[in-house]
Amino acid sequence: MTASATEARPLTPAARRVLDVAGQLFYTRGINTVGMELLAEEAGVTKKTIYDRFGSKQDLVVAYLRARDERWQDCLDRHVAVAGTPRARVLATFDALYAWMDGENPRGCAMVNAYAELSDPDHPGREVAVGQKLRLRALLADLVEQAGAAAPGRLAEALAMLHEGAVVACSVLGDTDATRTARDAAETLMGAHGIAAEAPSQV
Amino acid sequence: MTASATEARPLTPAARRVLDVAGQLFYTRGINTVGMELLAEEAGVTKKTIYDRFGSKQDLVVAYLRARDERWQDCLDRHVAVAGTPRARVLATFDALYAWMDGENPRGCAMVNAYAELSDPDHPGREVAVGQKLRLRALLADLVEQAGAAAPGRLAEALAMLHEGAVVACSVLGDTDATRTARDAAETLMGAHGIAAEAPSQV
DNA sequence: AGCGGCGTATACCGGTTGGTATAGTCACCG
DNA sequence: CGGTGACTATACCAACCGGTATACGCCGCT
Repeated sequence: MTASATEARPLTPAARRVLDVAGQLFYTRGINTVGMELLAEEAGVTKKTIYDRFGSKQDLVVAYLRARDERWQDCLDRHVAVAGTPRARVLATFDALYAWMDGENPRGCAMVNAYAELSDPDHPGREVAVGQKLRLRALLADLVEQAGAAAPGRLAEALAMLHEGAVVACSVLGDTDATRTARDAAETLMGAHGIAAEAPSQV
Repeated sequence: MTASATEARPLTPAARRVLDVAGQLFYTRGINTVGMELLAEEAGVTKKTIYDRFGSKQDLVVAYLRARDERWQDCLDRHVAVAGTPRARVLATFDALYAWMDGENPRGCAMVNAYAELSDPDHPGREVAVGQKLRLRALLADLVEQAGAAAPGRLAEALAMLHEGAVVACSVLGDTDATRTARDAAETLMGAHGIAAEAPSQV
């Protein structure tokens, strides 16, 4: 038995190293172009160890995506938590994105990239990617509903698109203002949906 | 000499077949996972022929991206041309996207995917991708400026992000309404920038 | 004292990668 | 008639791929 996918046991030191290296190499060079041999070498570990801990490359890829997703989620939660009103929380998701892009995300969304690289529709890594997208949408829909939006689903979807677009603009085009632009647009969209800046007592 | 990158001579029948097959396989299965052997077999052609016509895999990838970019541009031009006002033309770009997604783009933006797969920063395919993104932004900026937007650059950038986000939503999440949602959001954004539906005589 | 989990080292497997070499066929064209 | 461009067929190359096998060392736990 080679460590089932869904358990979260503490990870051995060598496994940690492998996962860290995978997090860097898979992201920066692409999943398909990074071989297990290189991974092992870079982590100071033998291939045997990798296969003992993770089972297969496919499973390691899933672990990599899960770990990255978790880090992004932490970043998101941290920024959303400090904001007060639902409206401010929505805008905080763009601040989280800004922080995320500035350092951890120079090569675009890892989930979208993985989706592109893993052409097999049955690859378990795919549902990690769609899970992340759905979670953001659910969060946004929840927030704008709290803020009193008329059609929370549609607005949340549009806001999520701004997120996605900002990532592409920032990584592919190097537009460092992208998240700012997206945030401004989000403010505009919310305003048009009846979510105003201040003075909520405007019945 | 193996056919320089920028010339556009008619393409031999075999080369056409290769480029068509590459257009399908590279997009649906990913660039790195499709080998020249498979490509040759599928096109009913020898590897020798491919290398005689295209020089290298890298060059073939560039040709593939160029051809796809051109097809999208045609789709875009077609939809924009029939629209009247600048505002309608902006919205027409989303109609173009809808038509494009419905049939030619089930696996997301080929340019973004290629950007993810080609990790080498010097790969010539990359500038094809950024070129496409810049061209859309230039078009949008031009249109919203004609429509009298206050800050054409920022608005165009936000609209482009909606494009990008719609593609991801549609391909990864299977949201068939994505382009519609993006179009509606675009209308809202333009409205907030002083580009109204009708009655332009509103000095 | 002993055992099992963790790790190293090395070698190997069949298959595939991008790319090249050699030899030959066919059709068109001056 | 001869030449040339387009193409096929086959074989080959070194390098790398994911994955497995064998054998051994270390350390903490009971």
